[in-house]
Amino acid sequence: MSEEKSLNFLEEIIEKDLAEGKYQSITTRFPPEPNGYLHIGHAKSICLNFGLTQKFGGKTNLRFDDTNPVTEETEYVDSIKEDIQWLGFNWANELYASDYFDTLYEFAVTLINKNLAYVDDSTSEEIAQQKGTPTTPGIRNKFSERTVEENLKLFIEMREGKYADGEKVLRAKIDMSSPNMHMRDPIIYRIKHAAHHRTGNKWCIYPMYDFAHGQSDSIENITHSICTLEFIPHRELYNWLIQQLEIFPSKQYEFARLNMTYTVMSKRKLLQLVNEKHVIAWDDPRMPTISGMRRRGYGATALRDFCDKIGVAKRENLIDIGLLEFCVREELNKTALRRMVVFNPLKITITNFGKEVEWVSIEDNPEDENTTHRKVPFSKEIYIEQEDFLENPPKKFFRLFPGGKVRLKGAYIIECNEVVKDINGNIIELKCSYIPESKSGNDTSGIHVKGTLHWVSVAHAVHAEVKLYDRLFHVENVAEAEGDFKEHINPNSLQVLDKVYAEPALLDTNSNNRYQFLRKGYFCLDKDSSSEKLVFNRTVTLKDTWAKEVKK
RNA sequence: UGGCCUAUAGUAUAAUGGUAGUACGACAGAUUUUGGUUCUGUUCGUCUUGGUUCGAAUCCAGGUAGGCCAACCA
Repeated sequence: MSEEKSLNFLEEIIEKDLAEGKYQSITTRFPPEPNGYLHIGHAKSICLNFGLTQKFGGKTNLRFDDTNPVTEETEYVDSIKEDIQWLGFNWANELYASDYFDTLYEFAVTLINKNLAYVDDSTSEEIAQQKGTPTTPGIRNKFSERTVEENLKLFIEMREGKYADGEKVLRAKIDMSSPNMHMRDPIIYRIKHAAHHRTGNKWCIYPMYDFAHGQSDSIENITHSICTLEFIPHRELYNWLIQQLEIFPSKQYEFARLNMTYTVMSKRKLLQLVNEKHVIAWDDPRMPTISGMRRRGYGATALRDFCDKIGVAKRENLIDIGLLEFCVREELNKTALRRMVVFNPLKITITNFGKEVEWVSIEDNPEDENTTHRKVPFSKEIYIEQEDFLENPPKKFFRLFPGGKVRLKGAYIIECNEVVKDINGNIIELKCSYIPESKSGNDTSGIHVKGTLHWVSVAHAVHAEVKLYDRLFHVENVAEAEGDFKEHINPNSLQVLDKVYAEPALLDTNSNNRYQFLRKGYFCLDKDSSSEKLVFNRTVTLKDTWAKEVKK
C-alpha cells in the first residue's frame, strides 16, 4: 500500500526544516508577472509550489509580480487565475506586489537612512559602463557620495514626479568590485510615468524585481521561495536586502526550468508567435500554453501527472514531448467516449443486406467496466476509410482487399466481392456481402478475421469539421537550432478537414466530453463549434504501430 | 578568460559510503471486435584522471563539457 517515493531535493530540504523545528509549517508562493499567458513550464512551478504545501501542510499564495506597469495587463491576471484553478489548485491568498508599494517605499527610505542607498543621476549607459565587467571591477561615481539628507530629498522628489523617466534612479550601495554583478550597486527604484493596471497614476516610481520580490516574500512570511536557476546570482542580493532591512528571512531555492522538444517556452517568443500571427491566439491548440492545451483537449489530470513524472532537479533538461502525449493518452483512454468518424470516405454497398436500417449497440468505452452503450445505425450503404482498402495488399495487411473479410466494428463481418472504378481507374465503390450469422455479440459464423474497421452509415452520416494538429516546430531543440526560431516553424502544423462523416451519436454533444474517434485519435469539441457546424480538435493521435511497420 | 550552477541508459529521474532502480522511448512476443488498451520479456548508463576507504554514482583534488551572470525586464 505505502508506495515509497523518493523525495526531490526541495522536499528533502523542507522535511529537514520541519524536522528540526525551523518552521512549524511552510508557506510558498506562485509569483507570475501578468504580462502573458501561463505555459506548461509555469505548470511545473505551480504543481511544485502547491504540491509542496499539500504534501507537507501549509499554504501557497498567488502573488502577481506587477512592478513594471508598461508590460502588465488585467487580461493576463484573469487568464492566470483561470489556468491555475483549471489545473486544480486553490491559493490561500490572492496578492499583488503592487499592494506593497507603500511598504516598499518605506523600505527604500530605511536603506537611505542607513546610508545604504543613493540617488544616481547617471544615464543607463554610464551606469552600465561604470559597472565594469565580470573580470574587471566597477567604479563608483560622485553621486554615491551624496549625503543621507540629500538622498532623502531627491528620492521624495522622484516620488513626487519632479523628474522625467530615466533622469534618476535609486541604487543600493553595496560593492562595486563584487564578482557578482548583481551586487555592484544595483538599481532598486526607477522612474516610470506610466499608468499601472492596479494603482493607476498613484506612483511614478516603481521598485525593480530585486527590491520587490524578496521583500514581498518576507512580508508574506514565505518560508521557501522557489524560482528557476537563472535567479541564482540574485540570491546574494536577496539575502543582503532582507538582512539590512531586518525583515522575515525568506529563503530562495532554485530548480531547473522545463524545456520541451519541438516547442519554445519563453513568453517573449510565444508573444511573437501570437503577434505575428503564426498562431491564431494565446490559446491556439498548438501553443504550449495551459489555455492552448486545454482547448486542444489535454486534461488537467494529465498535466499534473506529467509534472509529477518529469521530476524536479537542478540540471538543465530537455523533456521529450512524447512523455506529455503519453500522459494525455493515459487519461483519455480511461475517460474518452468512443465514436466512429470516417475522414476520407470510400462507399461500400452491402448487396445482400435487405433491411433499411439496423441499430446496433456499441459500448461507449471498453476500458470502463460500467460502460454505457449507444445505438449506431447500420444500413446497406456505408462509408469506410479509403486507407482501409487496398487492391494489392502487402503482407501483414489486416484490412479489406478483394476477396478479403473484415469485421465492421459492432456489426457484421463483410467480404469484398467487387471493386467498382470510374473511367480513370479510381476506386469509387466496393460491393460487399455480409455474413448474417456474424453479428457482433452473437457471432455463430465461426469465422475469424484479423481486421476490425470503423464505419458510418451513408444515410445517417453527420458532417463535421476536424482540425488536425502537428508539432509547431520541426526541430527537436528549437532553442539550440541555428538562426531565428521562427525559421523552424512547421508549415504543416495545422490541417483542416472541412467535411468528415460521423455517426449521429456525435450530435448530442456537450463541450465537457472528450472523444476517441475509433482508430483515429482523441478529439474534443472546439470552442468555435456551433450547432450548424461541428468543429473538433485532434488532441493527440493514437499510437500507430502499423504506420511504423509500413515505414520499415 | 572573474564568479556561480550542473554532470547517472536515447530522454528524464532515483539510489543520501554497501545489489545502479523506475518511467517514457526502442525492440520482441502474448492478448485484443480499435494495428488502441493490457500483459511479458529484451536492450542501453554513473563525463574523465587521481586520491580517501574493506567498499565510491555518492566524499576529496585536478581536468573536461554544458549552462547562468555585465536590462532603469521579471
